[in-house]
Amino acid sequence: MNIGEAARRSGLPTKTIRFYEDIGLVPAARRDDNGYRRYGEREVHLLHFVHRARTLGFSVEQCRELLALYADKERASADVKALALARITDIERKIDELVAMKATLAELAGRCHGDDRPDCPILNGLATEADG
Amino acid sequence: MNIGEAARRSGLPTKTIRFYEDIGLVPAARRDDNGYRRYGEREVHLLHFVHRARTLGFSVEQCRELLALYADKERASADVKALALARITDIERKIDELVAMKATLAELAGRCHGDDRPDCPILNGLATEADG
DNA sequence: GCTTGACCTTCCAGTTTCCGGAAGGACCAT
DNA sequence: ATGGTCCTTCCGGAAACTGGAAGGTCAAGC
Repeated sequence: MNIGEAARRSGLPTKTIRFYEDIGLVPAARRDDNGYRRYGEREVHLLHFVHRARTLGFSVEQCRELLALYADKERASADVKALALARITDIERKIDELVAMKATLAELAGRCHGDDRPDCPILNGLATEADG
Repeated sequence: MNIGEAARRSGLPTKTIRFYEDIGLVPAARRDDNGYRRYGEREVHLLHFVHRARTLGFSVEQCRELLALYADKERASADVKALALARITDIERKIDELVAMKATLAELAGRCHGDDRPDCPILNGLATEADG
């Protein structure tokens, strides 16, 4: 199949597939006589794997590690689990940050009339309160 | 004061202050005879405002809007509130995404022995499960 | 046989928000 | 004069794509 079909099946845009090939995240596809990239089930499977890992917040470099582990038949699941747990920790930290941001914003918005008067606790809060 | 002191007081690195000046987010600082940027309380205040807004997740472009509203003595607080509420919605959406990512990852990790055997539900899950 | 349209190719540039570093001028203390 | 720290500008890169231009290919329809 061509890249368009591979894109549909893997969930990645064609642009992104070519990009991943460029940076060596996935191996370069074989080419047909006309120069078009040709994909089979194996390749689509790999692209899908990457798509899913990216969706779960693994960076491209982390995907590289995962693919290496995936390719290694003798790899220890402990390595993979460590990667996953580290990701979970990252995610938790981001969630905490967002929750704090939201709380501050909600507090400021709650003190704001939201009418057409110029007094605005949100702007005042942004202007004067301590960093968070 | 020079840019270093303004950086310390506003919480922004000097590089970032120059960058914000470059892109016109903050007005260009006046210069001393030696070419150094000179800052006063007003400028530091503005930089601090921007720092705080960025910390709360406003994009640079959104900061531009906030600064315009801040500068406008007759602005309606409703405009500011709308911006803040939109930001809160964005944040909530991001939190939801992260929570979903974390749940999937935790589920996969929970099924993984994490020992040195090659069978790894995380990799299997990445390879085969539906997009999320 | 020619057009149309959907594909595919490559390459270059832009996005966002800065950070690092080089080359060089300025200032302050000894 | 020397050293150290500040400041200046400009260039390049990071992350992970996305958009667009210029052009080749293929299948269908008239």
